[in-house]
Amino acid sequence: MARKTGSHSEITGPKVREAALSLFAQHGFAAVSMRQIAAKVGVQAGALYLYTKDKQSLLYDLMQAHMDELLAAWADEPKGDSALSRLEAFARFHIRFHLERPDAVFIAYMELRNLSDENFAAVEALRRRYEGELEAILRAGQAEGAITAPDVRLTTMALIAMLTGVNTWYREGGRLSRDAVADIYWDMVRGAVGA
Amino acid sequence: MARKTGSHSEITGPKVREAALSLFAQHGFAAVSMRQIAAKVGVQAGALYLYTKDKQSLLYDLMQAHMDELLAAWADEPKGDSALSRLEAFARFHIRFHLERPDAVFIAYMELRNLSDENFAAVEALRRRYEGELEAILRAGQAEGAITAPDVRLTTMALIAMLTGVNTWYREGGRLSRDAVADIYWDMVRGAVGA
DNA sequence: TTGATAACTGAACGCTCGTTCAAATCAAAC
DNA sequence: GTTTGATTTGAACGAGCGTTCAGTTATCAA
Repeated sequence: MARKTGSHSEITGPKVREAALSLFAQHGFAAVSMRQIAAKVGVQAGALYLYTKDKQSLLYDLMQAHMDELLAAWADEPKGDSALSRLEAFARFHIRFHLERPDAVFIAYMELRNLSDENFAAVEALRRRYEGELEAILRAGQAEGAITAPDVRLTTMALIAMLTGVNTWYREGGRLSRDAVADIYWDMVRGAVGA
Repeated sequence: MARKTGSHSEITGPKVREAALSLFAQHGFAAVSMRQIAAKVGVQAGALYLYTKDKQSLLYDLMQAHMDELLAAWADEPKGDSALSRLEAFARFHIRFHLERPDAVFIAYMELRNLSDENFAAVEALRRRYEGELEAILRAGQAEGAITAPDVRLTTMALIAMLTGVNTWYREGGRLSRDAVADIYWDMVRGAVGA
């Protein structure tokens, strides 16, 4: 008689994704083999195909899951009423969220090239939705006269680049706490938009 | 009788590097094969080894050459006397230099993981030298009371991330000219450091 | 204990990789 | 036309790739 749904597979499946995330972030999608992922999980390569259609799907699923989680978490984030308080909420949220999952962030930005055209389009659309959130805040701020942004689109991309850059240098246990880091970034964002 | 030094090789050599740069930027180091690079040049893979020791050296040489050029160009850039005018010179220089060579910039930031430890250390040192240039400007600005940067190191990395992000969205022939782009970025940089 | 199914193994398949190198071709000088 | 060195070809080598699947093992309920 069949076992109940999910038994061993509910352990191995997440392990496959964790191993893939870690190895893709460390070495890059194309440089990591399915055999290496399997070895990290403790199975043979053939077993991976019980949990992912193929290597490309594995990457795509990781990237899509990250973007979905980012958008959902932002949607749930308490925001203020004014554009400026929403901008502050965005900056602090972005820093916190990105520092909490460095591997997923890294993959989300570095591995776009390794996605097939169809998968790339899907992930790109999610990225644009997230960028759109900040862009809407900036437009509202402009309308409220609270900020200055000669080109809102450019400002959006520049701020996201600056905020996302936190992952390239931040080390846990370094000189600055996460809150101090968020404070400084917020000050810079506020200054950058003339608020 | 032997041909004089440098004849056909002075054509093929640069072509190998150009093809490698373009393909590495487009697809990533690990995803591009020596056969593909050779095909783009119009030779067979075996011919590449007349111009590069191996695949790893090809990447390293491209990245090192880019960093050397960046540092040399910055050293030659006219700067002002005050920290603020040097900061403006840096911001405008960074935008211009990075927009002029998108493939090299892309590789310089994206392919660090694919460098061997020794090569990584060498390129990382060059990156730190460039970051050090901005950091020195910010420290001088702080000392002159011209800017505010609670943590100069963080501010350095944040500004470089913001400026380098220009390559992720800028399209030649888009809505904004390069000068307009540089203007906006400079305004944001100035605002970010409270000047 | 038995039988059924889930989960995994291990090897095969066709393919491609980076690199090497003997042979071939090209081109300049005489 | 010949000689010589530069440059390239083309195939081989050993290794590894992603993926498949028949067979095996583990697990569970009856």
